[in-house]
Amino acid sequence: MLQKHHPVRVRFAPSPTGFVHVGSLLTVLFNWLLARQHDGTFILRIEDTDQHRLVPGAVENILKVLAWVGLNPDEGVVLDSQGQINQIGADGPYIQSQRLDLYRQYVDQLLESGHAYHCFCSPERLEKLRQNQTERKLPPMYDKYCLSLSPEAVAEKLTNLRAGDHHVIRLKVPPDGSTVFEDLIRGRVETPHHSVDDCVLLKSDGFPTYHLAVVVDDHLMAITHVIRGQEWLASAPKHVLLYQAFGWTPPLFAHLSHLLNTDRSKLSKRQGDVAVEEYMTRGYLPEALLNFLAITAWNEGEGSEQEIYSLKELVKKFSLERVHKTGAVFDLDKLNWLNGMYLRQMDIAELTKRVTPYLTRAGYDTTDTVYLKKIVALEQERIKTLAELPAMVDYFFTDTLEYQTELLMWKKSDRRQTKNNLEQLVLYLSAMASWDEKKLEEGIMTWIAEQQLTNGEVLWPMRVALSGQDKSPGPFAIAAVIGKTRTLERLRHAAAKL
RNA sequence: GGCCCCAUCGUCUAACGGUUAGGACAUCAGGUUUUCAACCUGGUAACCCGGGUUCGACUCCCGGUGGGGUCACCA
Repeated sequence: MLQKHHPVRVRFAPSPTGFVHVGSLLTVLFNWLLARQHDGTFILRIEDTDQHRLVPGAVENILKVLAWVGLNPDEGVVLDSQGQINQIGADGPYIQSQRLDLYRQYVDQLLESGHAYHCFCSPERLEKLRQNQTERKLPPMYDKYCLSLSPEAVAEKLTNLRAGDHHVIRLKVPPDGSTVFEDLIRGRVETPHHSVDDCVLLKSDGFPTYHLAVVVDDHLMAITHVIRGQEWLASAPKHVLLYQAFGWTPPLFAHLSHLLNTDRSKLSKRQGDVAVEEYMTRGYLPEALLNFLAITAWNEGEGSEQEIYSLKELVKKFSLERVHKTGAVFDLDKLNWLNGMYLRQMDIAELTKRVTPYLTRAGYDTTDTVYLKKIVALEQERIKTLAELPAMVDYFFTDTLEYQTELLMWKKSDRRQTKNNLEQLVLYLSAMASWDEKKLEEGIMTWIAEQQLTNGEVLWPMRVALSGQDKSPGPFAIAAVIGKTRTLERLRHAAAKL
């Protein structure tokens, strides 16, 4: 209906108050998907109307996170080629603190049309009112005291207004009836007016509240779909009322359920990582994170059992109607599994590129990319995140391996026999002409058979001698990567320990 | 407390009146194997409760219970 006549325009409108919550990332994803699948526009708008909560650098951080996941805005606040914050688009500015005059103008319109009114109540009176209501088990709401002020009284108070006086503009909610809107995810939502507060639209400091700013901006920016968290569901009627008061057509709404902690409360910092930045540093792949968020909040339906989706596929298959109404527990186990799947499917060159910063940070020399690729190939199937790799590959970068001598002995192997086997193995390998994994395996396996030994009593000590670890890739692979000289050195060193 | 939203294995979910209630993660057992990982095979495990409607309800309706959200000059 709406989208047939208007190009789809969606937005992500965060407050610059710190990190980016994974729930916000879910919101970004669904907005972005809708824009892409309708060839629409994804806008980033900054909602900084609360001057007390601003965090320096938060906008840059948001943009950085969006760039990391590859869901960059088409319009609004963007990063330019120099990495500087910039604004593009015809409906700017896209930062609310730069639109103050605009809000003022629309509030006046509301005042004139009788949909809003002046309020001079002090915080003390409001506080007392709330206390009283709470004690009587009533919902804490404004009692419309200032609505009954005569026009003369209002005019008088306005002219005598002094700095520091309390003066706000409130929404005049009709006393009777109810407001209805159709949510794309939840269906029809009806709210009786007696439970809708005459909320503040314009604050004493001249800044708008969220409710005013979001409606004015979404309308002026021609937003067609408002996809946001469920925390806004309860105030959506206020927004619809405002659209009606202005005589505007409301956008389509879709309220997303929250991601949950294991105890089913709203996902919080206490119980795990909620910042997207955390997942970045902990070595999750953005494609895995997005895939994970998509399948926990949405399902393709029609009997599909697919779980791995590329962004491209999601663009094709996503639909708001199939977004779940129920809040979903953030299942870290499943994210780990998915991340592992992506890691294992990735080609070695790409994986090496992605993991290099983690190795560099851990202090390893990463200049030899050919060597790096070989190491990465060996560990690819046993890492769950990029960040765990550095701790697993130490033996590729040092020649002084620290391990307990006992570790060299396989099960109930005899110490002397193990020593002897290693010494014989050194002799055998010294004579080997070519040195690659396949040749090593063939050669050593036949040698073991010829010596009438078992695989375990040779391969276990060999692997430990090469890696110094109780778990690692196989001995042939390690030997191939570290080369003949170092292999023989390590085997001799191990034999000498015994 | 008012209002709104929600309800299938431990977790994420499929089902759209008739199925042995399917899949995935996790878990358990086995296989493969020098270890770990990966991989393969198999198992345990769910329709919140009570009324209706219907020949027949996980599916539709009502009530209850439970969970979540919201009720600021925060967003």
